[in-house]
Amino acid sequence: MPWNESTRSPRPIPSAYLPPHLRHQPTFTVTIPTSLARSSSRRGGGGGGRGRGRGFRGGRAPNPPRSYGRSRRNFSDDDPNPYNQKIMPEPPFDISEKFDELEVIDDDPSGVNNINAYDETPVETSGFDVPPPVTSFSEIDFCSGLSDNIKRCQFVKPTPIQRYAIPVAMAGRDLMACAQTGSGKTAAFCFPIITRILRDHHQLKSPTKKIDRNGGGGGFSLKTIMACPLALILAPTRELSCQIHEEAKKFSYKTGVKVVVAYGGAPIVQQFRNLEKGVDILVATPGRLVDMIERAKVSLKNVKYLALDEADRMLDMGFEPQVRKIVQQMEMPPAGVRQTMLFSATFPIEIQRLASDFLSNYIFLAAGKVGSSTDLIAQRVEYVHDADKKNHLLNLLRAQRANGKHALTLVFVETKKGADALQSWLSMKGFPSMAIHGDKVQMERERALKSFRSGLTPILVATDVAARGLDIPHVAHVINFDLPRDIGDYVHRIGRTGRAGKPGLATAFFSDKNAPLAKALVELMQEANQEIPPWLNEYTETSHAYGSGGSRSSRFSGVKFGGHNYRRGADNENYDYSNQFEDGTALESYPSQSSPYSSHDSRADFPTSSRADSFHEGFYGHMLDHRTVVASGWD
DNA sequence: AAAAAAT
Repeated sequence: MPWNESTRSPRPIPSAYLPPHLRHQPTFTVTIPTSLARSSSRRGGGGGGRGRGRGFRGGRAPNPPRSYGRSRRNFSDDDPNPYNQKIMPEPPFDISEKFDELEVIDDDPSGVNNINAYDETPVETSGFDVPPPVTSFSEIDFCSGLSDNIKRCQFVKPTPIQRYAIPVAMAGRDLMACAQTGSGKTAAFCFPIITRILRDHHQLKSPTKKIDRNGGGGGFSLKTIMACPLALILAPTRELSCQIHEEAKKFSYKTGVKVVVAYGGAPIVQQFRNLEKGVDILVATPGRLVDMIERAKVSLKNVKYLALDEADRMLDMGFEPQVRKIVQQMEMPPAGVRQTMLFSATFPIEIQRLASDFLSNYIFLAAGKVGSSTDLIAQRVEYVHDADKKNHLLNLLRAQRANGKHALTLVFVETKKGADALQSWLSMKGFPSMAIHGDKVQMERERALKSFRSGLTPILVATDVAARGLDIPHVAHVINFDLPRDIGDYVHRIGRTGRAGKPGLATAFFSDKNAPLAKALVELMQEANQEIPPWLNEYTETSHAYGSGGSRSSRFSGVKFGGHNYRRGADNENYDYSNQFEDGTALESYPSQSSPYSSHDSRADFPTSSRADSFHEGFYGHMLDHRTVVASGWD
């Protein structure tokens, strides 16, 4: 084997695991060397951005080729820092990735240097027999391939949500997890899924199965290739599903676990082809998935692991019927048989109740204050009349530019039309920008995102399509040109900055019509120890607590994010209160080891805030808990 | 009252 094994312990190859594309071949119980599996499959992959991707690698001293006699760059063991140098792993299986080209230079992709920013984050747990958290990745029995990938991705230390959620998920337990934006939720559900697929399903035959549509009686029949993934990850936007797919591929690199993505707005035929090559983990948006299931190209009957990212969005009014259909009416094994994991930064109480339909004996985790922002994000609110917003924005951008900042700035507006209008106006005024919203065709959406990420057009004007989940490195400033009506949307929007332990800035333009949001905004900012402009307080008297004129929560107005599992305040028999404080809360705090802000950080001059003095005082849920019982009232 | 998600 050309692989350099000399400097590390032998790499155990998952013994009987067959990569999906080899599973239907007549083989004995053979150990397939991963390298062999790789080289045969790579040939089939589509072209994608390989050529251009290589351009990013130019400056790097070439290693002696040690991989399979090919010139193509692969990870090698002596490469200390592959991701850091923007060398994408050669995707081991299908290579169709437009997003490969999108990678930009990031000197600290996983926030290694600032990861201690999370040390003080308290984590609340509830449920039966909660598996104890870990303090390092090495305590977890990942398969070696995944462990290597974690190192390659430079994850040195688990974030609080990862410390708790990974052991829970590894134990096979259902999970509802709340954690602040940018704190590593994707890895928290991907690592256990990949590990358990390798560990528990390596005997499994083929995920692509020939279905006898004539009833299996033998003889000639029409056969359809149907993909039967072991794991399903659902996300609310196409771009987010792409991003999760990219992440999951990095994590499953060379493990033989195949990850495929399916979303609308792109040719379905290509996605079918990807599925036919075999799929263990399917990442999808709901609409396209339902379409594929109805065309009998995908079956969920083998799904053992289900993850909903941005789970509260997936269960809100717009999405809930579709998601319910997928989870409850389409061959998906029932709760208790499959493992279900829900993740979000915000989790309104009523959505928690809906979600519990999908869960069985689940564990609730809350890292930090549920529904709050991280205090790594400095929040500013400025009073601006609607008519003045454009000029105000222009002044702000000019000041930023004069300051020598080339920081990426994400501008949120209310409407799709508004996004286009503002974008063209900004471009006219000399600020290169692009717009992204749901009326653009997928190509345009992706082009806008790519151009923004690369810094080519450092201003992106967006609707809420970009509010959730997207991990765009170096977004230094989020501007709420129009504030959303729902405070949760605000939390997700500003969460596009201040990610992975890095600081960020969020500016909101507050006008009279935002009065209903004032109270919720003030409370949120107080939680995050932000300075509240005095004039804003005057709006809170007329505005509703946790205000959102929001449709989905109107029946429950007065109750927003559950800092705790809603079960606590509810009539929940079989509930285990042992090992918890008398108020039902199990807490753990982490002493700070060092300041997350280094003096040489280019953004250290951004306004920052101090942390909550006391978890008990600061925890959003403590206040909510009482109201939960009173106000939600179970209809 | 708006946005997202299938064609």
